[in-house]
Amino acid sequence: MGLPDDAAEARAQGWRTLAALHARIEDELERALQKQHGLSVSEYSVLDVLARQDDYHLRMNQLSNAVVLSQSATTRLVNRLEDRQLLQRYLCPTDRRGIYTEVTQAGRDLLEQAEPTHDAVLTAALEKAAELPELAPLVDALDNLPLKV
Amino acid sequence: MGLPDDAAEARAQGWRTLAALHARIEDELERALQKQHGLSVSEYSVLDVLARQDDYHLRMNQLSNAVVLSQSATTRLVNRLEDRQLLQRYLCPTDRRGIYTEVTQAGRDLLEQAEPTHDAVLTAALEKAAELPELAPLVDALDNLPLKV
DNA sequence: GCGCTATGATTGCTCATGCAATCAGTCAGA
DNA sequence: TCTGACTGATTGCATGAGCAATCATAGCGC
Repeated sequence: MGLPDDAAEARAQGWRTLAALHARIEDELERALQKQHGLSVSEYSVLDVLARQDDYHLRMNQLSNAVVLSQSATTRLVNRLEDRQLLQRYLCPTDRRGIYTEVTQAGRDLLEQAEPTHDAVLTAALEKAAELPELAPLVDALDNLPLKV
Repeated sequence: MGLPDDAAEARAQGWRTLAALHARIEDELERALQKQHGLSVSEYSVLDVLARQDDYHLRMNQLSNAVVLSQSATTRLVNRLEDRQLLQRYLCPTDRRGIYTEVTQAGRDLLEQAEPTHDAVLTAALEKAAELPELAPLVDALDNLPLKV
């Protein structure tokens, strides 16, 4: 139980742990993906999110929500990927304000190449984090997260 | 158990959950702290980390490690805070390559003002996240994280 | 059908970040 | 004491991000 302040401090500490773990993992992913596949973490996320859609496409709007970026950042991110022909844009036929983005075959190929790197780095980063006493509990919790069906 | 691929997918999903929760919380913290106290999340973190040191100071090096930023980013971050007189730099007396940063009274005051905002936004963000089925399990796990003594 | 408001995406601008190069100070070895 | 390798911090440069303004299309109310 404890005082209200304890609850606040507990939340703050949980957040610091979360933030620290996140930053460390993202840092390593960023370096590895950049170096080995020329992808940033955001770029990887976009390709990954799109590839996991049933029909490989999404609106800009949904995309920026999925990767938690601003609309403008999403526009430019999609620009970069489109320039590299990893995805395509096309107008939504029923609402011409909307624009769909769709991974291309090249995008899926690159993603397939990058996945092993992503997983390896993620695994290594989690193992390293598990050795730090302040991060270990969260790593554990992450391992035991119930899976989506 | 399952195949190795399942393990990889589980880790990836855990990471996506972590990243999504982190991004959402950080987003809200950033806006609120910026608007109400003129602080970015990084800036708040620096003040917070320093204030939680026994003697309120840390080397640049340790600081960049604590907030997970590059050295150069840390230099500039400290510059900004020093310009606002929220912290001070001073040479390490025993090794003049090293530079200590120390929160000033003004920094501690500002931090004290910002803390309630920080906690309120954090609490709200966690509650909101707990309503999303894909984030709820992690929020739960965070609540049950063992506390540092 | 005609405006008016709302929604979706893009652009201009500014700024924080990372990498690589650099500068300053330390320390070991000749 | 001097030299060279090393560590700690800062600067030059390029880039990705957010905010606010803008443009294009939809769709409602008259």
